[in-house]
Amino acid sequence: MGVAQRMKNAEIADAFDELGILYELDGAVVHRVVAYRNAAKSIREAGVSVAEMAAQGRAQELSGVGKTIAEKIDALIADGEIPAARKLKQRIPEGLVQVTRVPGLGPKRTRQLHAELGIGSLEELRQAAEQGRLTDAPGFGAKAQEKVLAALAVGAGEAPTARTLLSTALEVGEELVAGLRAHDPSIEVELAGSARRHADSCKDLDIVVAASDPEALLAAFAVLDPIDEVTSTGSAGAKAVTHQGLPVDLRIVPRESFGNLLQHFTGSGRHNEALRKEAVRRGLHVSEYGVLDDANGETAAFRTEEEVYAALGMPCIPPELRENRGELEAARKGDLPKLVRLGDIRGDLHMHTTASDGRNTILEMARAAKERGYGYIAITDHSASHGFGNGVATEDLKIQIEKVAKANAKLDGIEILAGSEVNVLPDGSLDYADDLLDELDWVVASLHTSFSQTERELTERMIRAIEHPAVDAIGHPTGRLIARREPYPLDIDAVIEAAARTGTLLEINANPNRRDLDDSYARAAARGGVKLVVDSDAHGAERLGNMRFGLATARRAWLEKDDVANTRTLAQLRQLRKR
DNA sequence: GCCGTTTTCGGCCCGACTGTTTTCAGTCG
Repeated sequence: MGVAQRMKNAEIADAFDELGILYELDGAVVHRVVAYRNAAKSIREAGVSVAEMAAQGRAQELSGVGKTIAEKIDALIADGEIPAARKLKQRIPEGLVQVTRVPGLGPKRTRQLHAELGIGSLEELRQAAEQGRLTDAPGFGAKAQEKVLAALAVGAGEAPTARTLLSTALEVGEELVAGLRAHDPSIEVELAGSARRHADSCKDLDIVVAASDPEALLAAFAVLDPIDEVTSTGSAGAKAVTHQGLPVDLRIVPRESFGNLLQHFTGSGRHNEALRKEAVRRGLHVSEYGVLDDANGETAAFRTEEEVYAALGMPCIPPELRENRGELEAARKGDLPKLVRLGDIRGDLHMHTTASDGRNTILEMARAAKERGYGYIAITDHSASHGFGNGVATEDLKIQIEKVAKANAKLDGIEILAGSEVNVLPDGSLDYADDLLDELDWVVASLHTSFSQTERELTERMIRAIEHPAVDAIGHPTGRLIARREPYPLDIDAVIEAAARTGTLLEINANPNRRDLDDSYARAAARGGVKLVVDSDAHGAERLGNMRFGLATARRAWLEKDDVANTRTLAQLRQLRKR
């Protein structure tokens, strides 16, 4: 098993993003800069190891990577840096890269500040602004100086802005949409943006409305419960902030072009950019107002998204796929996946009860699952070594199995599997004996400790668990917590290969903080021949509903019903087990 | 620098907003 220490996609992507900015600061033509940025994005989102691709001479298969960038990837991996970047850094202070991240200061204005005032870092920018010297540079007035000071005061250029988890964003967004519908049932209103695409997290909420009386609508919007403050308002819409501090952008549009605006504000920016580029080649120009046809000079507006996409010669693309990851080509060819739906899910195979750190009993969980229409669940409390008395000790596992049997006897219409979420110990062994594991109907193996191991150690540890004959699935395989904790270092390609080879399922954990595997990895796993299982990991009956966030990730991963193990009947599922 | 059912060269998405401007460049999403 070859688990080499390889450069990660994110590290390679960062290097090209930086190189793009350096070229930009050096005054390169904008399209060259854009080319580096596109390549970085492509590298970052590749579901497989780009270092591995490069080693095989296949880097140019990535869109946006040609001969030159492929050579630079090779140099970066061999020497740890790109020669062109080293040369540029001799001319351009590295601190200038941070200056371009200050809102309002793009590359052109940053160059200006460097040339005119000798500013080469955020600190020098701060000093110049505080001393009132910024206005000495041409094109910089009092307002510009004020904005720079304000931006630096909130730490711009240093930390990325906070993002809101999809679960919170959807809860608020759906309440706002319902509130607007209640105000006037005749309007068309939809959530757009990253919330509609079911991304991991959202920077803000976009709401698109077609209404006959915009003023009345805006008045109703301003007094909806979640809204803390309306910060600006006009005939085209309003901007507001919720009590959680989540910005809301409300757009009002005539009904005739509702489809165009919804398409535009659903994004993603990348998807729209690619969509428009493709349209231009056919003499069509797409904007939020309509589709302009060079042939007759007329702009066609559409009431629905279906009509917008139809005008561009393709079927409507599900919002979850609109990330410019191949969906346009698939749509054109009629190859869009038939995405798995929440209603396809027949059971939930990872949840906790009061036997470990859950809040409800086996029966309570089972009844709640039955109400959701499931045919089966697995009770998977933590195993012996989970700690703090929050696990099922070895001597108690048989009692737990008996409890499941009793609950099964009391309940019709749903089958309860006796399972466990077994700890994978630092050496890759499991913390129940094999003969005990044999008595279980379902085994999820997860890592909960020793995340500081090296990539090699973690990968070998996980592969040992995957190869264990009793393990049905690997729980939350990368350990990430969205916006809070990076995934632990793992050779995901090696993990996928092992899972495919052994017939082990990989989980998409549906907890909205996790969504682990993420969409890129889950897509790579399915392509690698691995079946996924989408689990709520509920610690209380009301959390079974988290399944929707796992489905969101599954759909963003292009998964179809057959890719997801728990769309099967229990009998079919049992055939997927290793023994 | 990348890319191709009009192209291996000549293009490269679209519009709003802002501030500093006498008509627009730069930035943002």
